[in-house]
Amino acid sequence: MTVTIKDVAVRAGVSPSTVSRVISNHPRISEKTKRQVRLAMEELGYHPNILARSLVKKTADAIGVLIPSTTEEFFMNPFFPEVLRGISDVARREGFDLLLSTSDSNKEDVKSLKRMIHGKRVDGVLLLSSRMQDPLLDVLQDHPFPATLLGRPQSGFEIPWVNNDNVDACYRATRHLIDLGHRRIAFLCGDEALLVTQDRMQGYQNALKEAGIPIDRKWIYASSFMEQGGYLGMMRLLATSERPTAVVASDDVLAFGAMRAAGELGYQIPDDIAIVGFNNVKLAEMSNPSLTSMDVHIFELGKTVAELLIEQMRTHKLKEKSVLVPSDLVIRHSCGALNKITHQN
Amino acid sequence: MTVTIKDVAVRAGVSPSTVSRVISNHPRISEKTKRQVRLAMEELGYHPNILARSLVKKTADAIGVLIPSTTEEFFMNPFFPEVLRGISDVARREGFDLLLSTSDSNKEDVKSLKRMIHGKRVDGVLLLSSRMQDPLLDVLQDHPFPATLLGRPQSGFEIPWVNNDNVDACYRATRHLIDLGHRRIAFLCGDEALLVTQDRMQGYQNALKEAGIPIDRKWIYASSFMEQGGYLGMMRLLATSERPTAVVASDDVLAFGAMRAAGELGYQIPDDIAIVGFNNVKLAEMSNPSLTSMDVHIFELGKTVAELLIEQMRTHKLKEKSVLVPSDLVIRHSCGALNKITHQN
DNA sequence: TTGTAAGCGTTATCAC
DNA sequence: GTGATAACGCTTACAA
Repeated sequence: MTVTIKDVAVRAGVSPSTVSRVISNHPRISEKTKRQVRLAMEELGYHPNILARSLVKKTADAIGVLIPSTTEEFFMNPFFPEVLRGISDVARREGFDLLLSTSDSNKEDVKSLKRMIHGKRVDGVLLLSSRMQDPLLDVLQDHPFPATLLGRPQSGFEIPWVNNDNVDACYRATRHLIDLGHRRIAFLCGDEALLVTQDRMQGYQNALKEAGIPIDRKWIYASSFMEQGGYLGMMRLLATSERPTAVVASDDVLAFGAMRAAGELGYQIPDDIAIVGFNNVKLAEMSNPSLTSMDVHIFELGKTVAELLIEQMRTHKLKEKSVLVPSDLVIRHSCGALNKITHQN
Repeated sequence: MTVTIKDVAVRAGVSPSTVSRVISNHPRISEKTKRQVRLAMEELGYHPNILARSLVKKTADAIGVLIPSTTEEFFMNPFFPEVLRGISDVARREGFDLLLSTSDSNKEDVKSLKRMIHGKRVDGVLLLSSRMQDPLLDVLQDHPFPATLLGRPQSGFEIPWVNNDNVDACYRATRHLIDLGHRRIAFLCGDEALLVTQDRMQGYQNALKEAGIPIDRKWIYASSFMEQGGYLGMMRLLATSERPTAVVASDDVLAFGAMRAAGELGYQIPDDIAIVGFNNVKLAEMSNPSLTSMDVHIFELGKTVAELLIEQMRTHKLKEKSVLVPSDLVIRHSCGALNKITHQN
């Protein structure tokens, strides 16, 4: 049925090992046999069984991508396809397949990871988010295996990572609003257990402190990274007796939700309320008004995290060479900074 | 190093085959040995090598997802994450991993597919788009292998598929504009070699014909499924001496580009020009004005195409049970239909 | 330069 | 119920 290396060997009149050598471009092999074998492969329509090869070589030529257990939320955020594009770009270039693993719960998450690691189906794994007490990191601590984290590990965990300096980035985002004269600045964020949320909140608070603005917990609203979360958060913020004049959203999707809520209640952006988002997804530029957003360079994050993993897999050294991808604020119309100058975009 | 079934066997004082039986829940095995073996597995931290298992069982418990060769374009369209979410949902539920395969060119495409099929790394493949003279279908014709197509195969190819009735859907979208009184209706679409493009164009033309409106090639603009394509297309359409009063965009992303172009040139939507889009991506509801769009039920498309594949893999029958997913027009503000009644979002 | 044979970690077929 | 033993399709010493 399936044509194996033996069939090719018979047809070419050589031994299986010779065929194997031709496939792997072994140096000491005569041109003549090479031709014969290649011809036989062609005629028989031979294709190597990667499974069998992997079994003996102990490499799978694939890397596992662990989607966070909040799969739905993650898939629906424009962040996902963009980071995946970066990952798949280098994976393809370097000859690796991508094994996607989604999960429903945190427990399933751990199972997935264990299966990937021990099942020998991948040579390394990419973790696409990190939270406090992340059980995935515990697993990797127990069973050393090439892995790279998109985000920041909790202190105490040794794993190469790629991240933005989220504290500083959110400091700058908040600072932008302060510089524009705002003092009542709210903060919309996702799951507080996520380190990215904690870091950005820290940056937000740092900026307030520096400006001598007291931090008011009433003005911090945490939900999930979904448009709905931003919408509800904004509704609540606008209902407070002393409503904020500006909002830092730790994700563009939250910002869009917030804009929708503000719009429905008749508030003008940026005149009544200014908004700055995070990630600078494609849509930020197209929304109305266009959204000022911190560009974290998603595509590059994806590329870099994949590159780091592959390097780690190849050298087999846990080179502690983690990468901080720079971020920069893209100023558009949602904060009013541009209005004073010109009306573009 | 890695703990194998043999190690477990030694530890539990049984033979490897017994361990294997415990793993696969063989019926005739004593409770006592089961416990012993399970204990040994636990103590040793054993995890089965899936590769080895797959090699002998000839199933990989994974399905391959072939991203079209226009990878970048595909990734950037909100269609992608949503269809992938549907696919991964059922894959996870049914216990399959997802092997993603991207490619740069059509030739690489074919290579990828062949590698997937012959490499025995997946039990079936999902093709996420279909074009005229699709070489991928040729490959599948030559080497029968479980596969399902998202879209419509060219006639003559036997492959289960999941699709919308795109001719009818686009007929209805166009008809909506005609019913609103429009006669000068343009059509923005992606790559004309894609069958989805051809079908939707056919529907557009059918509606015009039925209404006695001549078809004018000047008003059909084909580019790629990117915002930029819609933008440029709209620019061109608006520059024609007799500009259209309405546009059918065969993809929401094109519609967004078109809206941006119209906005920049000072045209009001829907007053100066009405726009109807396709796919009803999340963003359609949030854009300004909100976009009237044909909901093709992306998530369900993904679910269904995966379910069909899995069924095919299990029964090993190429049951010619393809599925047509219904589509329905979601009327919002970009065509002016709602304005006559009320102003909701 | 090429062939022989052992082995990768499983499962399946036969025995007992 | 459980244990040998032979595959699965490939790579890789070691020989020749």
